[in-house]
Amino acid sequence: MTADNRADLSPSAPALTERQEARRRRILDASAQLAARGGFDAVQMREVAEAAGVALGTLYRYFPSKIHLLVATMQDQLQHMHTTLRKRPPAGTDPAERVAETLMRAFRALQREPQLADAMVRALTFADRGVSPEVDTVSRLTTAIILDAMGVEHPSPQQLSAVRVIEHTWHSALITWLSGRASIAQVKIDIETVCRLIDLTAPEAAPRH
Amino acid sequence: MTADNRADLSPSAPALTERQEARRRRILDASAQLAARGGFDAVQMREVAEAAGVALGTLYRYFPSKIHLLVATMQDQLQHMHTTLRKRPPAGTDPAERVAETLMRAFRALQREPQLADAMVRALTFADRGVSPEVDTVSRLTTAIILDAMGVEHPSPQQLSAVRVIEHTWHSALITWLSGRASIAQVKIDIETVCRLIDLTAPEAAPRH
DNA sequence: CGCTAATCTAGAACAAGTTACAGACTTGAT
DNA sequence: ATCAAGTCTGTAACTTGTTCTAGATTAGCG
Repeated sequence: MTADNRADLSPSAPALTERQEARRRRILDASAQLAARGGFDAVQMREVAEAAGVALGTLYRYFPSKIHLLVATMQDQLQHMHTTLRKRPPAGTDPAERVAETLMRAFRALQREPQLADAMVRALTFADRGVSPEVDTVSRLTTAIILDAMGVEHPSPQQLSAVRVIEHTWHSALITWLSGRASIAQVKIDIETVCRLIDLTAPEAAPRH
Repeated sequence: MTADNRADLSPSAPALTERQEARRRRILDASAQLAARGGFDAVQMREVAEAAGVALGTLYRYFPSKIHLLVATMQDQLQHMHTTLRKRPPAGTDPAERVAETLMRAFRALQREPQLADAMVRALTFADRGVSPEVDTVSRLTTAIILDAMGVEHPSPQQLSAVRVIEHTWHSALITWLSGRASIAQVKIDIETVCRLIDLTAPEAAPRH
């Protein structure tokens, strides 16, 4: 729909060689695999290094901290998801419906690997200033997914605020579910509730009904 | 308004002696002080223990992890805030307005000690299942504050969902501000945006205007 | 090819959260 | 007052994220 956003995720990266690209991939895969097994705590830097067949120092050269590594893992997974979602766009007629459907679909995908989700989301919210650029990339990806579902090309400031609020709710609801403090049903309700904001901020839309 | 919620925060606690109460207080104060200075990283268990005049093992007996300690610190601070807010309730006529005002007031309070806020919020979102009861207590306190601002005694399920979404937004917006990825103005806008959900879920209210 | 700079490896070392333990001190009941 | 049980202290050890270093390997270039 809009431009392809695969190539320019890290325009500052100084062009890796093939072997380096392969190392990076092995590291990300090892990270995801360990995370899927035992969550945040199971992603131990020494183990990631060993599983990826790479020295500890090298791991740290590629990802300067465990948080960086997990946020990058999340980037990677989100990319998959975005691609998948684009293949089968949501069916609803209402933007709010479509966004809710998209998010619940993403949610069900995460449910399949709850430990991986746990590791990624915990890393994301724990990240401090030093990881801001990477976290921002994840945020932009999420925004892109939501705007895609809304079917909006040039969102108004109000719409952007609504999207941010939806993202906030998405992350936070995910956390409460992952830590066992909310049921899936509750997450669904909350997502649907927040998505009502979209109707409220549609620039041209008539009031509901 | 409703019942006093000072006494029954931890009904499971086996009644501490006076000296133990004092120890607990010294620990919480030390924690808040160190956090205010240098944020999450500056709250080092050995330092907290020393500042509180308590052995490391004792600190761990009172708070079984750094996360527990910081979540308890947040409980403590929230309690203060709730008391303070009750003294001067928000002035707006609209529930949504009042909630937004209340949250922005809380936000400005946190701004005064951004490092402390950082430590507490990071701990809160990083907490895993093992800390659920404590995190839940914080959540109930926050809910109470918001319901107070709304002026609602017996909220409907829709209202409770809206309150949850507001809480989600509150936490997550706080995090993005603390990690420098959003401005105060943006936080304000997002809070105001999400508060519009309140009008949407008022059970008796006429549609807006 | 042969050189130089960058990268990678293996492993030690350090930092802070957490656990373990032996001995001193408190508390509560008799 | 005394005893038993529980608590607190001081300290060492263990774990895992992170840093550091010396030597091997690789990549790019003349």
